[in-house]
Amino acid sequence: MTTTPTRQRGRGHDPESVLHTAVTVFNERGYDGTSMEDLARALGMTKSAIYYHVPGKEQLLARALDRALDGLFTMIADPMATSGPAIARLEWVVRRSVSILVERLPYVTLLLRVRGNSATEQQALEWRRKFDRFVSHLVKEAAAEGHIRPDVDPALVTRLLFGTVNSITEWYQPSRGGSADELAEAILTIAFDGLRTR
Amino acid sequence: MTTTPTRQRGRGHDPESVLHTAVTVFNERGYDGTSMEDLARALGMTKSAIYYHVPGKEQLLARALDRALDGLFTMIADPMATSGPAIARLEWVVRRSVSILVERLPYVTLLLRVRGNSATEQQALEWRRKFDRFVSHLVKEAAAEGHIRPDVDPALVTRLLFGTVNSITEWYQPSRGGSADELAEAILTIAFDGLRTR
DNA sequence: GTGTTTACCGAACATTCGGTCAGCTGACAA
DNA sequence: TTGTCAGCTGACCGAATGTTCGGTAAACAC
Repeated sequence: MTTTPTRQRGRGHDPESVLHTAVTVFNERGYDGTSMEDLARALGMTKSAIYYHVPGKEQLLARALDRALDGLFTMIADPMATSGPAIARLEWVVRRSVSILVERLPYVTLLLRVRGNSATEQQALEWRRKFDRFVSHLVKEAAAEGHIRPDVDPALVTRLLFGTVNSITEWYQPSRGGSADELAEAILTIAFDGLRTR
Repeated sequence: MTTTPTRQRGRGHDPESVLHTAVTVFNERGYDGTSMEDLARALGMTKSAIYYHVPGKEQLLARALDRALDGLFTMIADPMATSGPAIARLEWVVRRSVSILVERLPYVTLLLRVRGNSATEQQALEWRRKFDRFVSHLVKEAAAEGHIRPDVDPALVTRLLFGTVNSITEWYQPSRGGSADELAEAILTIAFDGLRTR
């Protein structure tokens, strides 16, 4: 029996830490705007050393996108998203979406910026469309059940609602600003009850 | 006197049409993800022909960003944005922002995706921050004047409100979907009065 | 001590990048 | 008919790209 092979005594670089740093840099400069040299510099190692830990640039992207999509699809498989009044399910999905977005911020940020330039990106876009369809259906149900104002197209509501949620990635920093729960609360308050004092 | 030199009898390529196509492709593949070869293919000309009409790739970006920023800053110089009750000014700015976003969709889309990878991009980001500060101030005034609910931080309101507006670039297509006015109306309805039936 | 594995480096790879340049072409003016 | 010139082509440049490879120092196994 060998000693537990979980963690070697190397310099502290492993596939996980490479991915973490890579995603950070991808979000700063954009995936296409990031060279393997940029990554190497950020990691404090040479370009070639990256390939010891990870198969290549596109695999880094694929793994990152998987992490974001996994969070979202695990969520919408939850009974809280699939049973009960649509308006309650919608509220829950928004709340959880904000949580996931905050917990996995860099991964979800990357996902939301994908343009479809490679097979990897196109697959991610396909999953995103699947998620959008789920939410869109939810909003339509809530409208049909009479819990959402009937004078705005449900498809438009979906886009604006999740446009708002997703815009969090544009500015949120875990250090400052409120918790995910506070954020979700603010979004639900504004979206459902409105900004205006009355 | 020569004949009006406005339009030559060439193949119909001029700096304007090159810019227009370039911005379209930039938005499809991302600026960094677009090569001059890609542009040439989309334009139906060779790479080198592009350089007859336009100084280079970064200039194309700079001109596009200028077009977006020009629209936004012309707007916030308008008296409608600078005098009267803050809540009315805010409503007007949102309405006009949606209009500009729709009218100059590809240019604004490009602006919203800039990450700061070059001096050109950094300048654009600096202008964007200036615009954000203007809007942020407006929201704070509206809150101080008691027209916006006091239980959500004005800075957060600004980000979410314009996150919603900006998210239009993610899905809007001039062909289908409503007009800019209808869009603005929907956003203001949701943001100020809320989605919930009551 | 000997052999093996881990984690890395430096050089080189083919390819693609944005950009340049001499020269061609066809429409038009004189 | 000749000259001009806008508009373009194709060959090419040096630099940068993602990736591979031969080698190697240190840590570990026995």
